[in-house]
Parts: sequence; C-alpha cells; structure tokens
Amino acid sequence: MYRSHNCGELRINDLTKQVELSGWIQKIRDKGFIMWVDLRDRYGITQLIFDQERTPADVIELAKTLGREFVINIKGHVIERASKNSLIDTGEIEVLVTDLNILNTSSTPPFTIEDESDGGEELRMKYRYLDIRRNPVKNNLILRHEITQEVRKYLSDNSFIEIETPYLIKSTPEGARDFVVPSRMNPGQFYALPQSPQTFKQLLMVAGMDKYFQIVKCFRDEDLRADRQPEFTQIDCEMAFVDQDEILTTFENLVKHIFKAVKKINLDKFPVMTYDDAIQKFGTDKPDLRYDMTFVELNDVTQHKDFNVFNIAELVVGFVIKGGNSFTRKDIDKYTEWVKRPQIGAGGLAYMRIQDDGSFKSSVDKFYDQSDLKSWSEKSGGNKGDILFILSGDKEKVRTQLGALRVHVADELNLKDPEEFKPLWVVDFPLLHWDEETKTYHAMHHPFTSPKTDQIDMIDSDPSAVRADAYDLVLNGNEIGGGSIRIHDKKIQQKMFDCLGFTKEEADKQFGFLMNAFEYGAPPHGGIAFGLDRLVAIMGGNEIIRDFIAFPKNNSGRDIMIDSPSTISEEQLKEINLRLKSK
RNA sequence: GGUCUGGUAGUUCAGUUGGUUAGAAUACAUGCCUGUCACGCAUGGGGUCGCGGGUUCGAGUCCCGUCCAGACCGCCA
Repeated sequence: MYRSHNCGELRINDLTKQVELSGWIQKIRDKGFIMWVDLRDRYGITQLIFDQERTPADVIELAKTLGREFVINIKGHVIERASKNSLIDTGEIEVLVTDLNILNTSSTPPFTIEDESDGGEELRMKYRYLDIRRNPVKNNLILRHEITQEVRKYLSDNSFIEIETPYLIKSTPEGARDFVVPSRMNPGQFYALPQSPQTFKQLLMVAGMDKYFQIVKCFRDEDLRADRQPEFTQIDCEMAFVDQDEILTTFENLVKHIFKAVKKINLDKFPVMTYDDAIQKFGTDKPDLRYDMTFVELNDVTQHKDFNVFNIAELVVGFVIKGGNSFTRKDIDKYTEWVKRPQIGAGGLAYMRIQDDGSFKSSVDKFYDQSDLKSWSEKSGGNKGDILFILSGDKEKVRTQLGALRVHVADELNLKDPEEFKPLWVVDFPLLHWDEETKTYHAMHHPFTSPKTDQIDMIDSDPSAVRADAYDLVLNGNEIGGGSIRIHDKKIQQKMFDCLGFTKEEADKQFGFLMNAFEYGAPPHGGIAFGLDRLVAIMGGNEIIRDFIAFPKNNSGRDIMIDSPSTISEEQLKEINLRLKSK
C-alpha cells in the first residue's frame, strides 16, 4: 500500500493522524534547520516538513538528496502549521515526516510544472505527460470526463443506445479529404477512416435501433486550426420517427442538462434563427450573441449623393459600436488597416461618430450633410457617444467582411466573456452550394440531407433556392453541433446524387449499400453530431481545443511527442504493396 | 497553396544605427539561513544567437534561401 490519503485530502480535523502519502515533489524550501516539501498528486498539494529536532537524522539526510518531480512515499503524522496558508485547501496542516522512501528520481523538468508554467507551447507538447501534471491541463481533461459522463447519462436515460461503428471503412470523394489505410490482404486497395459515422448511423435506423448515439473519433485530412484537429471526437446521434422540432428539443435538453450538471448553469430556451437571417444580421452562419453590433443595411439612405463608392455598391451595411465615439483617429486607422488586409479584402472602412452634443462627424462628410447622417443614425439605432462602422460592396463579400470585423471589434473591446454562454439554433440552411471552381453544386451539409418536403420540385428549377431541414447549434460564435433530417426515400436520394453530379454508376458504387437499405423499409429519421472537443473547450472558457485533448497534434498535423507521422520500412511498404515515388 | 508573427542560456525573454568578452529573470549546483509557502542571502557553471549562403574591415543585428513553431486565408460535404 502506498497511501492512506491523497495529497488534497487532509484537513485540520485530521490532526495527529498517522498517514502515508505518495506523490511528486512540486517544490522544496530548505531553510537548513527545517525543510518543507510540497507533495503533489492529482488531488492537490500537501506540505511535508522535515525538522532537525523531530525528524530522524537518516531521513533528513535522505531528504537533502530530493529534487523536483521525484516520486516519493512518506509516512508521518498530521500537525498544525505554525503559520497557515489560506490559499490552499490543506493550508492549515502539514505532515511531519518520519519515514521517507524515494520511489523514483527525476531529471530536472524542462519547464516548471505549476499553474503558470514558464514552458512554451511546443515544449509542453513534447513533454505532454509533464504538462498534464499541471492543474490547468489536468482540470480540462477532468471537465471533458464530466461532460462525456453526463452525455452518456442523459442519452442513456432517454433510451438512446451507444453502438460502435467501424473505423476501417470506404473512401468517398464528397466532403473532406479522407485518411486512407492500405489493405495488406487486398493489394492495391485502401480503407478510409470515417469523417463521421454518417451512413452507418442511418443504416442503424433502417435496422430499427431508433435512438442511437456514439462518442466517436472522426478523421479529416485537412489543414488544422486552433479549433480543428485531424482526429476529433463527435457526440454522434440519430433518431427515427422524428421531425426537426423533436430533434431540436431533445438535444437542446441534452445541452441544458450538461450545463446544469457540470457548470451549475440553467440555460434559457435557445433562440432559433434562420440561416438567411444570420447571414443578413451578422454576416456569418455562426453568430456570437454575447454582444450586439447587429448589421444595419443603409442602401436607401446613402444613395443619390455624390459618393460613388456607396452608389455603385450592391450593399452598404454597418453596425453601431456602443461608446465607440471614444475611438481615436489612430484606433479607427487600425480597424481600417485591419479590414484592408488581403485576408479580409475590404476597400476601406467608413465611419460616423455620434458626438456628445448630438452632431455627427463622418469620414464621408464631403458627400453627406448632417440631415443625411441623422437618418443613418436613426436607422441604425445609434445614440450619443456611439460610432457607426460601414462597409460597402458585393453583397456576399461585404457581409463576410463586416462579420469578421464584428468579431474583431468584440475581441479588441473584450466583449467576449468566457463565462457567458449564448446558444443559438441556426435553421433552414440551403440544401446546395454552388462551387465556382468546379462549376457544380455541393451539398451544404451532406448529400443525405433532406430538402424541405414542399421544395423538392425546386431542385430541378431553382436548386440554390432550396432550403434543407438542416440545423446547427451555435455557442458563443462556434459551431458546436450540426445535423439534419435525412432522406429516407431511394428516389429522392438518387435525385440528390444526380443533382450533385454523380452518375448513376458512381452513386451505386459509392452509396449503393445505403440505397439498397432504403428499399427495405427505411423509417423517416434524422440526427445531429456535436463536436465534443469544441464543446468542452468553450465550456472551459477557451477556443483552443488542443488544451482539452490529452495528446493533440500540432499545426502541421504532427504529434511532436511521439514524432509522428514517420517513415516506415521497406519491408512494411512491400507488405502493403506500396512503392514510394523516388525524388 | 498563400499571408503574417516568431526562433538568442535548461526555460521565458531583452539585445539600440552593424562595432570590444552576447545580458536579465528564472531554473540548476554549492554554501548559509529557527516557520517557509513566488522563501531569503552569497557564489558558481551554463550560448552552434534555428540551419545554409551572401553583403561588409566587422553580422545575433542587413539581404537571399531553407527548416521549425504559432495565428489566419484557402480548405474543413
């Protein structure tokens, strides 16, 4: 036995108890006559004391050889501290050591293993097992555990069954790039790792497992971001005999349950916004509702003056920043430069100050008089002390640009409270999206998404106008879940593949198994998948999902701890029938 | 595929207009210290300035290339 208590457990009412503790040495404070050692484990820190008067001489001698991150086991008894530390739970007591056993030594760690580490990102990733000893990372993993437990509990209590689906499946050209795995037994052929268990969960609906879920790894071979890893975890769910409303209710309640159980937060009913509204009012399909700055379209009050930029623009649109009149010229120049960067690509940024005396001052005073500006102010709902930022140009582009600016302003003004949570359903997504490069339609969600039933005929006449029974759950400006009612009718599914440019043969080859299944009594069904990593990160007050994954990959998709990916031997290549292109 | 930022001691960073022996803090080692908890004090060791090339009397500093890391755009049904 290594311990009678853990390192976060002992309190003042444990005084005089004989205890045995094990853990890592966080810090040694050696005063000569007396020496303190902070002993750490998953549960906390307990201060050990070695005292020349009360500790055996051989124990003191051994204690002098200790170093940071040594693993030790001690016996001793709990005493009251002469000077207490109110900052930690065990701060009223310490353990006077009588026996010391060094279980393992440690090299000096490459960074300090404390809440505020001095280690850089790369170093912490390389020594991730040391990083996880730190509270911030450890607590993130515990939060993740708590959330997945509550997900399982809620779904299981609501008759969902967790079913595993295969990881070695089949590559399909639609959607993201697949990770592929060569098959040794089938030379020249490849498995693909699933981008999602989509078709399997639909087959489970045909199989009568009318409520399914799975907490499952998914794989996409695309470039990484702070909120995107090549392997990530989904809470994947599907239900049969449901309509969209029932799905939204079921999973709104799941999210509410998680927040209540894990964060003690009662979320209000989630607002619902159409995709078109989201784009028009916020320039994005995942608006962050923690702050306002709703778009105001100003075409009708900016036209027919001499300002040609606005006259020729398809859309003149802006938003009000409360208190923004306090921006200096320099602040505004910085925002102007920001929107003009190639990544945003706006031509410029117009503004109108609403000054404290009620008069207006704008960057386009040359073209608009005070009464013009007053009409802008009225239209946008701005008040004294505010500023109105305006962009103009091509409708689609300018909305995206202003949407990015809205997020940027919120960042600059610290309007994103990580402890505030604003969920939102975005519904009625377009079914299809026109791809200028390939001159084809792509499925906005995926090719199994059902068009709204009264719009099925429009697929032929006006494809881009068709709306789908598809929905996203947005939380604080992040897409944390998305789903749809699926097609369960073979004819409609065929029509869909046809519209996406599949020949009948291609559709059969790639998705014949699904279409076949639809011939044997497929029930109406639909579902949703949540990005667990993102959900956990946001609930942890962060948007960098790496910090919520035990062993994540870096920007280039590498695991720098195990140094992967890596080359394989000639023999391995031969076995799987692969030859590398020589340079 | 692209844009931007960074790479200097174990670690986090500073390093001026190109100029002598590249600094600080922290970590580490040794010694001292009767209540520490960011303990304190003293002393000491520690550098391929990412790598390659160029300009120059002289490069951590300027130029070109390259590698690595991070953020973003494209991409992510």
